Amino acid sequence: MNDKIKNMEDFASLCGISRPTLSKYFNAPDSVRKSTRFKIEAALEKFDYRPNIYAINQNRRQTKNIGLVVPNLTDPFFAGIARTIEGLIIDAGYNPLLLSSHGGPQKEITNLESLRSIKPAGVLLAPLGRASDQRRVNEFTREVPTVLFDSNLDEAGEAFFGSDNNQSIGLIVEYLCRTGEAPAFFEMKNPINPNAFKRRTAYLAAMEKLGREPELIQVDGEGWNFEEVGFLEGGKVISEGRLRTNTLLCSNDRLAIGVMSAAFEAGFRVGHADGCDLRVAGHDDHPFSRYTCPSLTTVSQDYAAIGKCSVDTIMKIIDSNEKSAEREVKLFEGRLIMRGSA
Amino acid sequence: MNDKIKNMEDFASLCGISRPTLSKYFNAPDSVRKSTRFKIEAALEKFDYRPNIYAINQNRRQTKNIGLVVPNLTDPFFAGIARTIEGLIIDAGYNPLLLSSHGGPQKEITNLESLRSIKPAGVLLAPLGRASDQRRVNEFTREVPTVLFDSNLDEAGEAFFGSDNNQSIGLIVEYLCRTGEAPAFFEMKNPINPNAFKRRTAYLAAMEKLGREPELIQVDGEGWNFEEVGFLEGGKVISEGRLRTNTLLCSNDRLAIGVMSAAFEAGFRVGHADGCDLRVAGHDDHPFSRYTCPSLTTVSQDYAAIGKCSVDTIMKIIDSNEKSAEREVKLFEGRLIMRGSA
DNA sequence: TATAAAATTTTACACGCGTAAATTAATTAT
DNA sequence: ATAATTAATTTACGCGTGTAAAATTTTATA
Repeated sequence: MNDKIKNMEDFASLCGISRPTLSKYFNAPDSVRKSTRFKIEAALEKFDYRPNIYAINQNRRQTKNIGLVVPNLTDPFFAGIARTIEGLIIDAGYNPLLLSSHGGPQKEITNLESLRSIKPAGVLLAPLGRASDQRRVNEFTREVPTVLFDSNLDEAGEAFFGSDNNQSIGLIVEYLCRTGEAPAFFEMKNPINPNAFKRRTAYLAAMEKLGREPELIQVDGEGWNFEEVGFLEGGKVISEGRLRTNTLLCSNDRLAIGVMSAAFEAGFRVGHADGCDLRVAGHDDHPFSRYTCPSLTTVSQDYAAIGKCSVDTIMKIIDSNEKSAEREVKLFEGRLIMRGSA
Repeated sequence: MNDKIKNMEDFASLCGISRPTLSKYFNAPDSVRKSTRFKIEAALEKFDYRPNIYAINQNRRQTKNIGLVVPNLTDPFFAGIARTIEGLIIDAGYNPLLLSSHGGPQKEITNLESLRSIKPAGVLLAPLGRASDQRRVNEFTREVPTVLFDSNLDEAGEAFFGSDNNQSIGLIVEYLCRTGEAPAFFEMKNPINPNAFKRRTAYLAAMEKLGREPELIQVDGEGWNFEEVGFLEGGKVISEGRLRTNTLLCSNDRLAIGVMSAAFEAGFRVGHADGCDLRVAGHDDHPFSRYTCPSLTTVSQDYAAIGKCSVDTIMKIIDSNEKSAEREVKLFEGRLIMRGSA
């Protein structure tokens, strides 16, 4: 009792069985005879032993690790997705390793590098998108089974699951046109966030389909401080009287939050009610969008489905132990969230 | 060139040196002769080899891993701290492992368990606080060098660094009293977030010091959806006319955001300007607080300092390889952020 | 230049586990 | 009850590295 258990050997003799049997137990408790299982579990109650994870992983053909890389964890949207997916990975009996690229392609590559040394069974990657170092990401996905989500990257990984920006942007453009003036599209000139370009294109297509004249408001600004960009540049647009419509569709909710803040400070009343000066809509249904003043009309992404699909797929690939013949791509529909701002 | 390098042995012969020398190089490039270092680095350019991390960690006396556990990563406040600290850990030459307790004590313990099997050199823990399973957290800190931050836990860990809630709450209470009606304190009856009780106490003390009658507004609500709690319960307080003052100090910014949203929908004008009905202030300076309508007056925590101090301390403990004689506690002052809401 | 001292490299062993093959025990069929 | 079959366990070996101690090389000193 008082001599310390240093390894599986020690613990095996305490159990009265051989070490390999114990090893089997830890990898699959049901694979040993019931009687020996009881012996082991009785000993586990009495003594404090846990297998050395490094020795385990050194010898296993495959680790039980799944990498999970998101573009930016300080963005509550990605924090939410990450949390959902983490849970699914654990449920599947694997060990999630969460990494944030902090908005930078260099960090994204660093993350993949450190994942590689961890020899994960698979990786779920939400890439930065346009900003990504495509060549090196591609290189990685050729060596490690990877499923992309949120943002697609040309032919990288075994599969991609994300939102149907055409559908979702179409949805909200149609809604805005139907209930008031046609929206101008507010975005960053050089957007760093993943789906920005797709949404721009989707906006143009949706407007054309409805026979409306599209108007892009493309503002300066760098980085991931979208609220700040929306606030500063949106403020300029408003104060300089550059608005030719009373309706603004922002490329994402965080920009919209900034724009609304600027509008408020400029004395504009945002909303669709009587006496309002400006309608503002966003995209993503960020966790805080419900609580802006007024609450933000937006489109929610079905990231429960995106997450589940991504995890299921990486598990299938891991189990089958072979690259799938063709790259699966599935887009999920967004849902219109009508609230006070538009 | 075409035969694969399977281990350090293989790579050593390619370099023309012995394996242990190579091992020395990887652990400290400067500890080998310059000429052999060049040999190694030339070979590294030519061939693709990286040491097996599991074999490394199995044999090292100590890993280079540092655990970093925060209460809830979907809260942008903690996401921000985590990011800062992650950077500091990397700068110190260690490998951060970020885990979120998702607001639950069970998950917090699970996180510590899985950290233990990773044998980290040290752990930085922002505990859930009152909700934590104190006994088991204590047990963990006795086995693994741990520094607590953000929220203190009775005698757990080698040190604690956090905010001086007395000072920060005192600051904003004084400000609010000086510029208008004395604030009531809006909080959850059974708050789950770490510093809630300290802030309540600090509010009472500050009011007493100023000779004002304190008023606690303690609302129902569970979990971490603070905005929702603020919105729903704040809405009730407002609509039922339970407000006896026009100034509300919320226990944290996220509650304040919810309250402001409710006030807006009830037709109240929030702010300190003429014609406003309600002043609302928060605490923490959440990333989004600048962009509420109106922008939120609050107190910012000096988490750059808290993070740096925490990392420095855990490094000192790791280097000295001994438990410090006495538990260090340091509180950092908050800074008043005056904005539009109060 | 010879020699002592220091720095570097090599030898030899250990770390704690997975796993294929061989053995033994349990189960089923005859 | 015994043989055939199957399931469980054990034997034997390997995984890729760290590290103390021994051997060697380099540098410093005389």
